[in-house]
Amino acid sequence: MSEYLLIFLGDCILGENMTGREKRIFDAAVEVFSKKGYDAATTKDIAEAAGVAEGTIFRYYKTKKGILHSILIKFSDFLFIDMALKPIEEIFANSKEKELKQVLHDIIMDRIAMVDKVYPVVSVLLSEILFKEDVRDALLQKLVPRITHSFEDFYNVLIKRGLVRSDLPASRVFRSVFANILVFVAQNKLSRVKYTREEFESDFESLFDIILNGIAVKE
Amino acid sequence: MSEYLLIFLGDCILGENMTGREKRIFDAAVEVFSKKGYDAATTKDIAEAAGVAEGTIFRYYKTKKGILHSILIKFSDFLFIDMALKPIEEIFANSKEKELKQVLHDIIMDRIAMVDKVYPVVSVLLSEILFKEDVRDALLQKLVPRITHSFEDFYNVLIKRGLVRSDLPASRVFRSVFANILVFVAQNKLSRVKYTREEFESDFESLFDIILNGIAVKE
Amino acid sequence: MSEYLLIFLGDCILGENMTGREKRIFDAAVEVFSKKGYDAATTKDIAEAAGVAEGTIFRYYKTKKGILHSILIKFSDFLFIDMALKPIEEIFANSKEKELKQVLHDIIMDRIAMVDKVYPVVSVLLSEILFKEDVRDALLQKLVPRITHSFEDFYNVLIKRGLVRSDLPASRVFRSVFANILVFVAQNKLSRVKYTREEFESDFESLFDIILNGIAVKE
Amino acid sequence: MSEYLLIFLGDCILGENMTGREKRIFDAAVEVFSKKGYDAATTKDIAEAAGVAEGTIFRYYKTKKGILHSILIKFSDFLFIDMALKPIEEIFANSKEKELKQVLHDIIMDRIAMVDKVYPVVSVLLSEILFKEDVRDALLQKLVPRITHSFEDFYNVLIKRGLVRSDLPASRVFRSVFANILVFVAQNKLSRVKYTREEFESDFESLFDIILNGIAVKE
DNA sequence: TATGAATGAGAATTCATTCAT
DNA sequence: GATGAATGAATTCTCATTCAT
Repeated sequence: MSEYLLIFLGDCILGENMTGREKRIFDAAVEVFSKKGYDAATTKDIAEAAGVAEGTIFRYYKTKKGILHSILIKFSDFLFIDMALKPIEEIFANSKEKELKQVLHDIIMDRIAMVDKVYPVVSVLLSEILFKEDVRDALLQKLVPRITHSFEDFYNVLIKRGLVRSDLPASRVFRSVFANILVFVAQNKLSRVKYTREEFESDFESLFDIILNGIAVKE
Repeated sequence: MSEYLLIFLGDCILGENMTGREKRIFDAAVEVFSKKGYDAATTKDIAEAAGVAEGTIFRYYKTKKGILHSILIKFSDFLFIDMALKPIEEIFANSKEKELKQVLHDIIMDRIAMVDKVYPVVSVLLSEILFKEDVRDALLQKLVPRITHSFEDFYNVLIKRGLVRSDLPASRVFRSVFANILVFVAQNKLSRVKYTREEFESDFESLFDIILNGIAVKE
Repeated sequence: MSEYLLIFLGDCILGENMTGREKRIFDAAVEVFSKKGYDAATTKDIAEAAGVAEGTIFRYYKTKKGILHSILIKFSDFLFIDMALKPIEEIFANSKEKELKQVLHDIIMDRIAMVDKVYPVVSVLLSEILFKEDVRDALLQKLVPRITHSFEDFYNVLIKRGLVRSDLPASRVFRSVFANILVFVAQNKLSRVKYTREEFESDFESLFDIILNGIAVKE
Repeated sequence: MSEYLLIFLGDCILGENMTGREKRIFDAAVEVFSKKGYDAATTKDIAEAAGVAEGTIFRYYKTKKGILHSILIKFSDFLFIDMALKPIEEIFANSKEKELKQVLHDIIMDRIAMVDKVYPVVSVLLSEILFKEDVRDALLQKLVPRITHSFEDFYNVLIKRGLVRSDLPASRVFRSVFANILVFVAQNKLSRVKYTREEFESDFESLFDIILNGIAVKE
């Protein structure tokens, strides 16, 4: 995990209400969980990454599972506020005269960058969603509707501005856009092949194009 | 995991070359891994699910990791042959006079049904890809190019038939289609809300529509 | 273990009262125990070496320990009769006109050859003696006095013939001769360096010399 | 293993660089290995003998085999320094005017006492040498040449002082002396018959006599 | 009788959690 | 508060032994 991410997570997610040690443990846990997965990560790993004694962890978190819960809760709040609300506000603020394509480009570039940074937690979240029913319920039933709902607000604005189709349910559009971004990011993360700037932009172009225009021949 | 899936896996994936007990262990491993994830699953869990003694597992698989490898190998073969090759052959065989929309509908319905059944293994595969570099390399570098390549052949046929745009790289189209199906299936699997037949069909319609036509307003 | 040894053990130790399968298991156990030691040897190893099924072993021997006991019992009889009694009889028969040095040479050469062949069982026996009190008691208290006693008879003959000192207790001479042979053989067995014929003979010469004349300067 | 031995091992072999618990585990391992042999000894046995939890063992030693290696390494150093080097130094320091016999007597008495105490490790070492090629190679190829070489230095001094024969290769003399001591000690350890002080001294006398003068009649 | 699949008790090892310092 | 040694329950894996075929 990059230095930058640690700082970023530290500032944006944990922010105000953590002491130095607690923050270091939290950040270390995010790092180790994202590298090894929750089960394979040991509290010793976390302690070493945090530069504290193993026992110290349990002063701040009752159990190992507690660390995970703390991460997931903090992150789901962050995901909602920073990933869904703020961009919409930005759209309202900045997109008055811009083309839809440009707006989407700016936003998605920004989101991609953010999602990329946030990948460590996303990976943990994903694997927990895959196997742990309680986490799945807690997150999916809470998070998805809220984000979807926010997206709907945003999408309705786009409709009103005549930039996107009004005959599609926003929730389904959200799913498709989300899917495209998810797999795009995953490919970037997981593949060993690294893009040049040009390839990256070209790939983005195709992504936007497909999302906006679909793959069918236009009459 | 549904009864049906077990039978399905038994018939389609493992089929001929497994004795009763080996099959039971394999199926139980698929079930337990898919419920708990590889790390959280214990060989005791698997033995209990298979109705055999714990030691019996190790007559058939050298190590716990060996069970996973066996599943992944068997599954990746199956994924390639049954999920990628066969549908393309069917397309060539059956789609001569059909509309593209109908063809996609048939295929995706079929694929969705299959992916749905195959979810237990996909979940394990996914979580392994998230955290284990060796599995990631083994599968991504082997599987993705082969499936992508097969899709390209198929996509080129569609281009020749004038049904899809020829100005998009097939690999990027594949990613987008794959992403849409993936998240669509994931939603069906992970969400507790169950669709009626009509809602399901309507959702499909939107999916096709978005894939084919995009979300932008058509001039 | 050499082919020869197997035949040798087969003919001399097991001989009459074993069926083909029992003999094969016994011989295989000797081989495997001598290679790995009793504890590290598995019944599967033995079964494979014997070319029988694992279960078959337990038709002939109640337990794994039973195989060891059988080997030790059979071997201790053999050791007593073939290693201690027969050579002494030969000495009486053949050494009438020979020099002591020649007699010792012949005997020790022969004994060395035999001990060498018999090493597989000796190694097992040794390690059992080291750690298992019951085996230790059974063997040492039974075997050592009998062999020592036989040696005493032999040694007294040598004394009467005026070839060896009469002022040394035979039991202590036996211990010293036995010690020299034991370590000599062990070195041959365990060291990776292999002698040429000349080196071997020269080494023997020194051994005889030391046993007979000691290391002190003679006045 | 006697209390005395534990203390002795603690002070002389392990001595300075072990914490209380590590020492207890090490000593317990020596005790248990020497009683049962490496393979038959369980980590549970060792933990119980040491009065610690089983898991604690693995804080100090990575694996069970690691305990053995640690013992063997510490012991082989000890064997080299305390059993080979120090006696030679003592000879140089104290034997100026003494008879060879007296010198040997003093030293061997002292060495015997030490070897006797050290028997627990020797037994483990012996059984490992019997069956484990890696241990055999590590020890025989490393230890034997070093000790032999030291003995040669010592023996050459004896030759210069005109006390022993100069026509015998030191390595063969060493083997013979070593053999006599080894079996002498083994007999003391393994036999249930215990000597009185007089019998012990008398036995020593014979041992010295045989080593020095051999068993042949002197002309 | 011979087999070898199945067993399950027990082995080494790991690791979250506790607690004396 | 912070530490890290100690714990012991839990885990993976082994293997002597049994038993249906």
